[in-house]
Amino acid sequence: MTPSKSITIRFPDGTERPFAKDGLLSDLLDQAKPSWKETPVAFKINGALMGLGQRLSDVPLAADSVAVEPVFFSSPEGQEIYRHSSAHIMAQAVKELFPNVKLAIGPPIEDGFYYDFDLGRPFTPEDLEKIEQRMKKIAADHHVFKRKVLSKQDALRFFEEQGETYKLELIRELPEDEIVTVYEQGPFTDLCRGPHVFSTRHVAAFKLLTAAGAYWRGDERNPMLQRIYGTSFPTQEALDAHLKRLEEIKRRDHRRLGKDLDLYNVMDEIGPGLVIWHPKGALIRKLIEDFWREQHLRHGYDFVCSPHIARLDLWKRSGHLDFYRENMYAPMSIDGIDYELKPMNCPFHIMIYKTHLRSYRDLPLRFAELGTVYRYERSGVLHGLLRVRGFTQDDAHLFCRPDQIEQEILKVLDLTVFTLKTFGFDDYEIYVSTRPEKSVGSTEHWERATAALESALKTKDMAYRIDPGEGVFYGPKIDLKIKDVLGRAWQCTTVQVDFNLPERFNLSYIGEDGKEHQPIMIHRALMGSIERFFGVLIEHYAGAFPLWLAPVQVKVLPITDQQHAYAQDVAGALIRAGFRVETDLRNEKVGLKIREAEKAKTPYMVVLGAREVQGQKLSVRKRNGENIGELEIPSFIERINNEVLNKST
RNA sequence: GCCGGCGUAGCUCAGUGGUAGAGCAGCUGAUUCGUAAUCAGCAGGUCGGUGGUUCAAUCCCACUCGCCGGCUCCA
Repeated sequence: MTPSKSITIRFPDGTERPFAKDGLLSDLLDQAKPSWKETPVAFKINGALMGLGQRLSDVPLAADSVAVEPVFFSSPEGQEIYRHSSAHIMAQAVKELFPNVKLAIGPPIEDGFYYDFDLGRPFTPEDLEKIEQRMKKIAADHHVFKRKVLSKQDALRFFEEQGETYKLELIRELPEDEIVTVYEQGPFTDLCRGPHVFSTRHVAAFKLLTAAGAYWRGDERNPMLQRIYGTSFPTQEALDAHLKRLEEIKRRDHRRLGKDLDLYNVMDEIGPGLVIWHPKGALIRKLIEDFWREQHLRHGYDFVCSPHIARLDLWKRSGHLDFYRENMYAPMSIDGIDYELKPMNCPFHIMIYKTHLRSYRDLPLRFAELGTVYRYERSGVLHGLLRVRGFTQDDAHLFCRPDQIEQEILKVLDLTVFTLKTFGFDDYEIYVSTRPEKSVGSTEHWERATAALESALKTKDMAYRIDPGEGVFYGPKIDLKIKDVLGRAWQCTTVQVDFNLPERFNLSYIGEDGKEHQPIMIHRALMGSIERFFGVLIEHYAGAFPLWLAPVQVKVLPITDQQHAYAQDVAGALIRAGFRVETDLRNEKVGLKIREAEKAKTPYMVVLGAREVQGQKLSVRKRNGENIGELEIPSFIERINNEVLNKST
């Protein structure tokens, strides 16, 4: 090998070796194999992601050495490549089984992949079975993913011949001089930027999960395609573990737990998206609300209350009628005047602000309300407690001077973090949503408001992403999406800076200079809505609420009716100490009583038999099966008192 | 709203063109029992709703309501 044709490659661990400049990256597998625990799905060459089927010389090689980094499935990039290749295998299988199908797009997603097809009819479960079988065959056939570079014209011609109209649409949108890459695996070729794993055989374990309709390019004016979701892993064990996790998610579904634990219900007879809270759910809600009220009193908020309906004119003035109408219910006429059910609380709080002449010394004013609002949600989007039509926001509107905005946002962020932490959430994603198409106000106002939000997040060192065009019609917002124990994200907290409603309602305060100035409003909800927050909370705890939130904290279980009197004494002592206690006096075996207390996820069970009566003690068992042993009543009370005060999770 | 699936007892689910079953829960009785199910008996449903086909519909068809999985949209 002459020096001009060879180059030194450097691996991240510092080892170096010569390699042919035009060598296939797949050859690296053999050369370095012993030091890798798993097979790389791709390589990074001087930082550029490359498939194993590519040559080293596909990237410009200026120096006489080059950095080569293996990309494994265990990395996010590796998973994307792996799932993307899986999607191609599925597309090949579908194309072979249904030759008339047209291909749309097939990207990797978190935990898997999908591919959209235009088949003219939906896929049946039997279809999915057949497709999966065919995929197994394709994987076993060991087709190498071959990358090919085409001119735009050649690519258009190729997919024209294939009748792939969706691919043509994608290619046509590329710039004229752009090169187009396709990947070929055996008889199947797909438009694709790549990279891919080396061969179909690398995709070892996969499963097709569901088929569902999806609009072409996500636009409901476009035709509906048929989407198949699937997932894949390098080993059957990893796939099985993932499927098990899906089962776990199902087990923790708040709709199932809500029923099992008798917390709430949504019934036909009442209407979709309208929640009734059963006694146990309502009790937890009360505890959440008590905590919320206490914190807001401590943090300088004033509580206000407002009605559920208001004159149409109010909503006209606020802009809701122009910009929010599709989420509002039809007006009702009362004594010849139109009224609207409220979708938001802000106009009411604004009207409270306007009842006095305000001084700069009064600001900031913080009006808080657990305000129940009603929004029309399209029938297909309703989902348990997480998406409903009537819900209660833990809402507040802060009226402040321009020089107070940032300070107020910082305080809101602090209170948010504290609140979420109290409920066991310490992992969230933060987004700043900017001006949407349908919105009110000047560009300047929007820019100032957005800058204030970003600046506060930077001060707090909270990492965030921009969500373009996702703001509310009157202002930009910070959204916190809570990540639950399973890593799923739910949008709850929202903080919105608003220059526009104060203007529309002509709000003012008298400044130091004796002149009128316009206050700025901050709309904020920390938990978002009690319904959604509760839904997330149920799943987060899998229904096993911490002691301070558990609807029944202690269950007293006498073994025979010989202990009933003592059981009632014990229960009385616990109730007097402020605990929520139930006593199970049924003529049943203690095993059954324990089983039912376990199923209800009661934190503490107190078993009372002859021994306990004799020693005037309690046998304490936790719901995780842990046996605390015998305690005196006062020491048990002390123990659970501390647990409640600490709000231990 | 759109695409598909589903709707049988309070809950979880079987089932059939000839007007329905199981387990759990409920009720009654027996059992007095030590850390996740004691036994027996009883009762419980116009098979989501409306219309159609048929001698006959819970089953087939149409419409409708709701739920589930996605799409789109949001706290």
